[in-house]
Amino acid sequence: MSGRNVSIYDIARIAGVSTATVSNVLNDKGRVSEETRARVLDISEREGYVPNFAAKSLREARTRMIGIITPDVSNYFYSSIALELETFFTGHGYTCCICNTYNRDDLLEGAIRNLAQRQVDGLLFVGGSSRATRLDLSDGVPEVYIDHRFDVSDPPCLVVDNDMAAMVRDATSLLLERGCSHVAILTVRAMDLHAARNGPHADQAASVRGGAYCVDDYVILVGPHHQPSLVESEQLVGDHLDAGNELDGIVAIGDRLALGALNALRARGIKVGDEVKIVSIDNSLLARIPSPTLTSIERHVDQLGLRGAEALLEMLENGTRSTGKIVIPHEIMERESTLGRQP
Amino acid sequence: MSGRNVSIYDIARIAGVSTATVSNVLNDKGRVSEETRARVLDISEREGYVPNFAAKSLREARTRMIGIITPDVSNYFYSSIALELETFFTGHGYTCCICNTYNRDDLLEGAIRNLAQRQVDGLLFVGGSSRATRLDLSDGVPEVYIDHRFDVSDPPCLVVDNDMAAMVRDATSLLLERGCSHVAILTVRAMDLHAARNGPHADQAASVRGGAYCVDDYVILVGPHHQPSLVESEQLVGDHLDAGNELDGIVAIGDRLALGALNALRARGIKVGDEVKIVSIDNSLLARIPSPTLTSIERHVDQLGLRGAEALLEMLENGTRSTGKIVIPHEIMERESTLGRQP
DNA sequence: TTGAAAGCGATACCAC
DNA sequence: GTGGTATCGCTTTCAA
Repeated sequence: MSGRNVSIYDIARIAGVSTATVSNVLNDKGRVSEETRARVLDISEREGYVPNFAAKSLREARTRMIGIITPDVSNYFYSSIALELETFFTGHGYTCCICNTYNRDDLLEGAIRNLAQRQVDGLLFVGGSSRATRLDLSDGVPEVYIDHRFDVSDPPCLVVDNDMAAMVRDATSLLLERGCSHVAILTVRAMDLHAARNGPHADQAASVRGGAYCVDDYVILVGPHHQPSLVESEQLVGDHLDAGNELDGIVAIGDRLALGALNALRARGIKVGDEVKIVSIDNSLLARIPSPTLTSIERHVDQLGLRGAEALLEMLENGTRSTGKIVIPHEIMERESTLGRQP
Repeated sequence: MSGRNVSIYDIARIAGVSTATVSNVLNDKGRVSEETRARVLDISEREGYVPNFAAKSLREARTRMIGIITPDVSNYFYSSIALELETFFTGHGYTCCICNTYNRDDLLEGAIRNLAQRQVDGLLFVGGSSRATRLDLSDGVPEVYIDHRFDVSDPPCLVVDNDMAAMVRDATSLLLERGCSHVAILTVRAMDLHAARNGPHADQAASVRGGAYCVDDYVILVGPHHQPSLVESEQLVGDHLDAGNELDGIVAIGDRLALGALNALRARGIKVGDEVKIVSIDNSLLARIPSPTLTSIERHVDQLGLRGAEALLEMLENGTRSTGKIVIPHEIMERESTLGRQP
């Protein structure tokens, strides 16, 4: 077909009608006689007519595009959410643009600016973090934040997330129940600190020594503030152990981090599940692969995606901009890393 | 800022110049006096002017958008390539739209149609498969296929891939060297069959029995033709074993498949690395996690992405449409699953 | 039921 | 250097 270049105008000329009529036929609008309707449909089919979205968008002042902004699509957790989002929005006539920020503020802002210029109808943030002062950047565009950290507790926008503090608390509780007394919390995302600090010992002052934040018995290991990597995590935990710190329980905020910890422990001949227990967060595919398998907290990725998508769609359809927090429940999946090795 | 709604026309009015001049300033074109240039720049900054891409696209007949079509972004292999692609194209002023097909032909065609309507400048296929007859769908739009299977050996388009037949051959050879004599090839993607058949025994007729294709000593297990899942693969291999077939080596086309096989073997008390050896393809993060760790073939995701992106960009810039095949070299990373367990 | 024409926002040609 | 204006493809009001 000669798909390109044939416009509504060509169809109109060939069919001997006006562009208005063609437009009406193509959009099932207005009253058109069955006869002309059939003729127009037939001709546009034959000519391989392809509607031009740029023109439509320009005219309608909306693009039916959604921007998805994430630190790194190759992160399994984020891409699972992205898949949910894309599937949902495609089903509703929207197309999704994707941008990776590598957790860099400049790339984040660039992405927002770019998508704003492209007049996306809505913005979806998946993972990553923002200072609240950044929020006015995407002025006017409806947006939803999924698994995104802010430096304030009540950002003026719509947030969909699990209750991070509760997850850390539940993970810690499980470790205590299983007999641990020296628990480290492992994260590479600076703003998870807020959540961790609001965890079991929020009321106690935190003292800092080196890269490790000490909250009572709990130690928070904080890595470089970007993509959680297995290697980085292994290093972090290895250093902590080699420094002679006591440690019998780890809460890892992310399965990748947990795997790094696992490697560090195994490399030092420490029996994971017995001498040191691990609870991870994410419950991705990764948690079921190592030996011992990892106890991990299921965050219900499908719900994170779906609820976020629904919320955004509602804003788009009603022209509203809601704020608030949608909390997705979590669930501990206990496996060998807290139960000890199966016989 | 009042970013939305302020157009080049408003800027022109406020600055007391014509839209032509504003356009020239904003695009560094034509001759404009330093004075007006500064004034225009200043005003558009102050007014929070945001260029409208829809209008620009309509006028310029190109969108600077690229469509990425993949079976499933949540697949680590695909999303790693997607990340490369997005990073590259963002660096060149393009924005990427992403569509998932779930390996369904209807969704694939829908995605192509949709992206064509959106007038994307180029199309990138990552993974999945097509019948050659489908190719004329995206008429005129430059496209590049990465890790994509066709039902013909020389499709009239540009393909970037590893040499699948060689990878299967090398994997098989390694297994033979390590003493295996009953090798199964494990795939869920129907069209990998073509590649596998062109592997070590291409010259021998294949006989079919059940879901297992027998090529000499080699057995090809073929699953449902969609997203390779761990569970599916476990089932497939389990059934094969339970049927009493001899088996001491597995070539899995994808790390997920290998992990499924690993589970099936472990569940039956078979020592992987000793009694049965496994070579996998992908060398993703997943290969380094289980115990035994998996010998896997590195496909160089970064190269697959980069070479594909470069090829497409070249087509876009030169207005050409090349065809042919870019082969990315592969590399075996040997680990415990073929060496036996480390002491 | 149909058509003429305005206009969305930006670019670019051609005068001045 | 700068400005007037046609144009990209489509939607939509208003008349006929």
